[in-house]
Amino acid sequence: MKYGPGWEPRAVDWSSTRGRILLSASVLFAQRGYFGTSTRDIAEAVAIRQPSLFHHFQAKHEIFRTLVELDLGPSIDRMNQRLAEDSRWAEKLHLAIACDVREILVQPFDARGLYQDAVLALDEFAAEREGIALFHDQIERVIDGGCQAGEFVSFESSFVQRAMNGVLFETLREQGGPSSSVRHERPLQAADFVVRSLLVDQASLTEIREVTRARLGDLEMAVT
Amino acid sequence: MKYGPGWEPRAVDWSSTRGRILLSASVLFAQRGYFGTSTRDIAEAVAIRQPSLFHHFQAKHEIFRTLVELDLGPSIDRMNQRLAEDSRWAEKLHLAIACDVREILVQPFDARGLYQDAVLALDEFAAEREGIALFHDQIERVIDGGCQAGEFVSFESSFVQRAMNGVLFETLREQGGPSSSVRHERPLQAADFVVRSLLVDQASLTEIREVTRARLGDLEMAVT
DNA sequence: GTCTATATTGCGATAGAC
DNA sequence: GTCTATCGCAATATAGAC
Repeated sequence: MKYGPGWEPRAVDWSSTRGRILLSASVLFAQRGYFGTSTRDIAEAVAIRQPSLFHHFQAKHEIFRTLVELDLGPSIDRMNQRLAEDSRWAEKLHLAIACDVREILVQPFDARGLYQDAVLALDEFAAEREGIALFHDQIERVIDGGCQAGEFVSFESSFVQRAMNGVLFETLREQGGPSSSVRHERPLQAADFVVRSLLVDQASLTEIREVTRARLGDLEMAVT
Repeated sequence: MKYGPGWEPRAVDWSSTRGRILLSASVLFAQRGYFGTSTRDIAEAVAIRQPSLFHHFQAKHEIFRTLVELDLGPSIDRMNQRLAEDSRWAEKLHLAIACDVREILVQPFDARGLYQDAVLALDEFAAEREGIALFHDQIERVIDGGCQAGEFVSFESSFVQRAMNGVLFETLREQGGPSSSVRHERPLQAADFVVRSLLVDQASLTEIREVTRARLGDLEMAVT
């Protein structure tokens, strides 16, 4: 099963033709959507002819699929790490949100055009729909866990999963693509907004935020 | 200016051919998106031939535009009412969210395909982009007001506007169209989630919810 | 690995009969 | 108000030379 434990998308050389196709396509998908972007548009942005695209990707949808894998795969991986850790549920959730938002802000491609129901509904994206469902299940596990442990007030977990998804998604939509001015506070702001709404003991938020802040720094070191 | 004070979309007879075009198109836009839906698809769903559509709407984009007007216009109107009322900021916000969510759940057409950046970016939807911006300004005014009055903790208002939008939008995405099983708790849940995150004095949430519950009932009477 | 040329399909919209 | 017929165009993808 794709997007299962330990699965990782293969690394991309962003300066290669393949990498530049992915970058340009991601920007166009974000601006005009999957259906609004033609293979001619992508080819023009990469400064090659349209049929040359098909040497690097078997079809237009393979470009899109690759971008979803690059964005979703690491996100699922990170959440698995949070679930395996020995920490409070609120910490897990807070850190997971902050990590996801930061990843969105620093990754080289533009993920804003990737999570469109109308596109993902196509037959060829069945695996990606599964991956997204898996990610949502992970979130629900954290929310249910926190609820049963008495850390969170009792909202319906499927509702909270969606609400959190909305906050993540809108944070994604906000910024004008990865190259734009990065809002450094956004990861913590987004995490605060969701967790504050859930916490029974709101006073503990400051402490949880400091844990996240420290660990965000650590995780950054680990990558470099 | 369109979407200005007092503006209202003209009433629709949902059993007329024009109304059935709007209903069918809204469902298809929600399932496959604006670009993924052809005028032939819409015509087939209404059981007329494709060129007959153009007797009722000058172009495909006029169908889409009409749907956005029907959804957005009343929403802006309601928010103007909230802003004009003598009530606490938290009450305004709580009631506004609850009203919007309920409206989504009861209106006959499917609004899930309407707020796609890639579609609204088209030249022909400039007025609709303005209307959406106006709605967002209204929300920011409530958040800033509540912040300055000391009712809300100090989140950046542009961030909160987006977060709230995300919650609204995801609540919209959740339900399988207006005809599906309505979740009666959703309006209050969504309002609670956002307002709880903002409130300085969380204990007042129960009271605010009761005010909203009562007024939701009143407003329902007023419509019938 | 990139190119030119082209096959094939589906799109939005119009013309004009009934 | 709906129909049949059709125009003009842009889409994805393939074939085959270089």
